[in-house]
Formats: sequence, C-alpha cells, structure tokens
Amino acid sequence: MESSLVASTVPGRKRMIGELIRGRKFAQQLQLLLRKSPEAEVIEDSEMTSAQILVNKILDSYNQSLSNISSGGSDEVSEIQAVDSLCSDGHRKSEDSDESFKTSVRKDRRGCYKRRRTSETCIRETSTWIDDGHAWRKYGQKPILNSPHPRNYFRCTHKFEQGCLATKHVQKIQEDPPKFRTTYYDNHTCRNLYKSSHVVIVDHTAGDNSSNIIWNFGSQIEPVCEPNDPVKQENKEQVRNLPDNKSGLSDYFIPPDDHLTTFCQTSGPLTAFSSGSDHGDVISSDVYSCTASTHSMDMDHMIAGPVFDDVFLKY
DNA sequence: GTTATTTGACCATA
DNA sequence: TATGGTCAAATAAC
Repeated sequence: MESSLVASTVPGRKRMIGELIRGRKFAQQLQLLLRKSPEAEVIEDSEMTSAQILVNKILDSYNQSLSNISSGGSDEVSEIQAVDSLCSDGHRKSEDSDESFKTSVRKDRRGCYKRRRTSETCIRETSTWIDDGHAWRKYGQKPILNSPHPRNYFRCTHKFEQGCLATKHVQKIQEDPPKFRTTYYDNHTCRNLYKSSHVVIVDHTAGDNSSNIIWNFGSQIEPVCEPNDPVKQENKEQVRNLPDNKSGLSDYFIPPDDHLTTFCQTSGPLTAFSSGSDHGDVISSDVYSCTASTHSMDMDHMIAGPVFDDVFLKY
C-alpha cells in the first residue's frame, strides 16, 4: 500500500484510512462468506484453504497499512472506524429512536448522506431493463440535465435489514432502439434471498494466481422487464422468479464473445472473459464496463483456484 | 394493513 | 449556484 503521498494531507489521509477500513470490512465479510456459505462446498478443500489464506493475506495487508498510517500517534483510525460503523450500517442515527427521529427529521438529515462518489462504479449499457438477480427498491427519480429521460435511483432492498449499501442508477439513454444505462455503486453485502448462487472460478492464466477470479452467477440471463415500464417491472419479476428458482438463478450473466465485457479492479489486473454460450440473442447489444475498484462488481465469492470448466459449462 | 413507488424538498459537491 | 443524490411524506398497489 502506497500511502505516504496521498495521505500527506489530513483530508486525504482520513479518506485513505476510511477506504482501508472499508476494504478490510469487505474482506472480513468475504472471509465470513467463505466459512459459512453452503455454496463454498462445491470447492475442494485444498482450494478453500488457499482461498482462506488469500483472504487472510488481504486482511493482513489492510491491518498492516492501517497500523502504518496510524503509527503517527493519532487516533484517526479508531475515530474514522467509529464513524464508519455508524454511517455504513444503513441506518440513520436518528432511527435509533423512533420518537426522536420523528421530531427531528430535518435536523438529523443534515450531513446524513454524502453525495455519491464518482469512483467505484460499474456501468452497464443494455438494450433492455435487465434483471441482475438482486432485489432493488426505487428511492428516487430525477430529471437529468441535457437528458430527455429521468434517472431512476435504486437501493438494495436489504439495506436496512442487512445493511447492504449497494445502489444503482438506471437511465434510459436512447429511445429507439431503447438503451438503458445502469450504474452500480458499492457492492452487495447482503445475503440475497432471491438467488441461489453458483461459484465459478476463472483461471485464465494458469500460472498466475493473482488473476484468478471466481464469478458467481447462474442461468438467468434473460432481460425480464418491459422497457416501457421498467421500474415497476423489476421487483415483480424478482418475486415471480423466487419460487421457481430451484435451478439456482443468477446474479450475473456473461455476455457472449462478441460483446464487450470489461471488469476493472483497482487492486489487480483487469479481468475479462466471455462465455460463448447461447446468451447472445438476449443481450446482444449490452455493454458492460466497470470504471473502478473492488466494489465495482458484486461478487459473492471471489476465490483463487484452478477449477473452472466443469462448473462454468453448466451455463 | 402492509409494502412499494412517487415526488417534492433537502443537502453536498463541483 | 446549479446539479445530482438521498430522504421521507403522501399515495398507490397488493
């Protein structure tokens, strides 16, 4: 972790500490998933071991960086950590007490939220209103400057019950043929009830463990909502899928070879792959691009390991 | 009655 | 100060 330059100023330093804490938190959640997730059973013991080792290394790295930064003699880390735990659990402070919340709504809204960072996004451009397998709840809609279509704002349905911070913005960017741009912010930390996950390990460079990735997705790849009323359709579709979802429907689908799929990571090499499956008819004009960070893609499992083909071929 | 969506207002950031 | 992101009351749908 290179911290000295960026962290030379106090705001920059605090921001960096905050990011490190966030990263450590996500790594801890990943560790928890690896330990508890039933899906993890499909992975060989030896692979689990290496995955756990990898997670431990990540955590060690975060801890080391945090202790290095905080060794300057301040309590910034614990200070920011306290703020982080207050703000990142998806609840306003004022919600601790219903009464106090009702009587001081306006006051408590001050500084309760921050404007969205421009980083940590994953952008998908699709010809249809895609169902990404997660349960979303619309919380806002805004007209956007120089755009004929409003932008829709969604948060994870499990924001309050599980503290999931994932949000997405969806905007129609083209009328005919219809084109939607979905921008994802933060990753899902919830245990999404709508899905039955699969674990897929990508080992595109056999000798390089650092670039091995497991993608978690299943077979549901059809766009399921009507473009003309996408907002209302989305959650209905997810509910409809729920009881029939025995085969393990997915969070993500993989575009075929002839479609751009780009997933970026700030902490590792850019990783892209395609399935070559028969999904092309459905998502033929979809474009995916991530612009930053480990939060760009929601992955329930991201584990190093060599096994890929037999699992992947199911899709 | 409960849950989801709409919409105007508030607030932070560029 | 304009713009975009979020909140929460009002409303609609189930």
